[in-house]
Amino acid sequence: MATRLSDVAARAGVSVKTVSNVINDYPHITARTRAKVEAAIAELDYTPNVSARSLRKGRSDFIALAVPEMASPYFAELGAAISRAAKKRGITVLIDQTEGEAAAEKLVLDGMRGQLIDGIIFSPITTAPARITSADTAKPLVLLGERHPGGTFDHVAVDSVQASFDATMHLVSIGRRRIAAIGVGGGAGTGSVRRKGYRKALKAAGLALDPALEVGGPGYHREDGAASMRELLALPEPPDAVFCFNDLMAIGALRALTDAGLSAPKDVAVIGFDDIEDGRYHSPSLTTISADKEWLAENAVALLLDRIAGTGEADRRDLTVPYTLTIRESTGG
Amino acid sequence: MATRLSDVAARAGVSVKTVSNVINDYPHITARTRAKVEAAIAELDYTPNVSARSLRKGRSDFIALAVPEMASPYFAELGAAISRAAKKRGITVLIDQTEGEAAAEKLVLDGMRGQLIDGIIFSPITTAPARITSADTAKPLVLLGERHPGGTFDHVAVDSVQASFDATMHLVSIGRRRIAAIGVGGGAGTGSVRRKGYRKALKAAGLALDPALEVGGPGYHREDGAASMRELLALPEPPDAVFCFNDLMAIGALRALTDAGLSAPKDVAVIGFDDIEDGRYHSPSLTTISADKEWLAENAVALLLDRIAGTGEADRRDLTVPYTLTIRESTGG
DNA sequence: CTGAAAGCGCTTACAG
DNA sequence: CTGAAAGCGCTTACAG
Repeated sequence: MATRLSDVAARAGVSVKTVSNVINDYPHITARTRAKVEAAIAELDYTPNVSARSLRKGRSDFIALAVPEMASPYFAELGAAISRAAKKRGITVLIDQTEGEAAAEKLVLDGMRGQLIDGIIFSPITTAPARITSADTAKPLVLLGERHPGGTFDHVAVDSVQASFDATMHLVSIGRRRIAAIGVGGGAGTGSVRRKGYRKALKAAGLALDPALEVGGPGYHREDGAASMRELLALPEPPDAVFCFNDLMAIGALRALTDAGLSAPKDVAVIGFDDIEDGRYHSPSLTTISADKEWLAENAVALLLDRIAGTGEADRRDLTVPYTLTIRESTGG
Repeated sequence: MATRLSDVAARAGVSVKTVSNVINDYPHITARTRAKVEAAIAELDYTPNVSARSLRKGRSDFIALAVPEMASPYFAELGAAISRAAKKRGITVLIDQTEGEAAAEKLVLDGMRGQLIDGIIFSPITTAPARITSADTAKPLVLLGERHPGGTFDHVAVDSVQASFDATMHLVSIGRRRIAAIGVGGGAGTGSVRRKGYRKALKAAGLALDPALEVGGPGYHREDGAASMRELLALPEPPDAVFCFNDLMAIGALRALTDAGLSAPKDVAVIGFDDIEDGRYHSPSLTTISADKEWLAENAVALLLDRIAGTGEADRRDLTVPYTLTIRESTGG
């Protein structure tokens, strides 16, 4: 515990500079010296003090991931993927739950954690991405989620309009004509972007828009999906298909359907968005838009580290996450 | 960013000591001085450098939570609760995914993270809790999960034997006579402890033990539960009820049942353990053992902080998490 | 290649 | 109450 660099140096019979060189993998060290130092490190069970290193270097090799809630399956899976991607590069991820609170998101932007972290991967809910400018933060930042024109930050996101178009067209392709959307009032622009793709598809299919079929939001949880589905079923003319803007709401919608004595896809076909693990196990299993979370994690981390190292391109970068439409039982796959 | 304590002091016209006193809420500061300092802090948008503070004080107000995988719903929900509990006390939680790897768990015990963290809440999978001794770690540590006699650390856990007894007796109480257990080979002792409660209940109910009905492990995921259920259904004499040692396996088991054209609770009643959010939304909804995660989180954090502050009791403490049996559709509730 | 020394930004005895 | 100074454990010019 109290082992210091100088202890290692004394033990190995070299200067602290040499030990530091070995630890940081600098050149110009003979194999013999290196071996001697490494032996001393092992004998003393030495680990560098990251506070001291970070204070001196101005770099900690910590990055933060700020998400609305880590218990939400999508964010939990994403967090796990980002942690793994960072670990491969020697970086530790600190997960910050904003709980969608504006104050907590503001803290993130202010470069929270007292300058400990080197940069932030941020999935905003309350703060509109378009309103985030570089003036708000002192640290490199990569935004996740819907892309907004005019933003000033690097961005990694699915093409939500296109994906929503595809999801809706899938419902059209299986013969549905009265297609609802759940989650249109969702936070941080998700609802409006996905609705755009939904409406585009209806138009392309020659179907009329019906405001009564656009429901839900701002909540994006299971109970919100269930409530929205109940609302739709109470309509004089209920839908024969529903596009839920995330899987969590779709799972709630499936449950509401069951509770009403109906089933998917027979009475109402249901499609979600995110491809969370649990969707595969529900009965019926959930058709969904499956964005590549590993790809997203790898690229978000790489982009942020480029910025931190100062090796990123000068321009803002926008990366588009690949996705596929995964057809399962809830739409009759 | 480059604002330092001394800048604030200069701005406020006081010494750095006084600014430090204000920030750390020390006594003997006039309201006037405090106001002056706080104004300077606000004007300069100053945030203390945690690396410097941590280096000097030997305390960072960071704790680590080491879990097998943060994407697993139980650990995600637990992590969220622990983060919240810690935040209330001004503590930041760093989540570490060990992925059940012995090497990663070893790192945790070695007091990973270069002395940044003040203590660890550890949910081991690979390392047998009984084998963890204080000699292995330099930091205060609180263990989660099954309690083992002879351990040397503070512990917070459900009484798994009793809870498993209750779960099994519930199946008996609804008239089931051929009751299987899934997950008996589970890691870190969970499987054997829960099997103990299961067997005790069968005995109390006057039912014979059948080794063919004790399956599963070491995997505790949805697919493992599904595979175990298929195995049980292939038996010459399949069970009429199954106690799954966690909800994730129970969800897989439900799915396997559906795939076989059977249903719960009619053909096979199913009960889980953990009460993860998703279990409420499956069809049928899942009967389960519901441990109080908020209670667990609050107490684990409080216990750890007591140790860190040196105010904990001298003896090792064992806290038992309250739980309830939550009856839902999968056992005919 | 190595050594001696400064300094990152705090906190904390120590004097006043 | 305040000020001047040391020191936490590193890294990094600077001389050799």
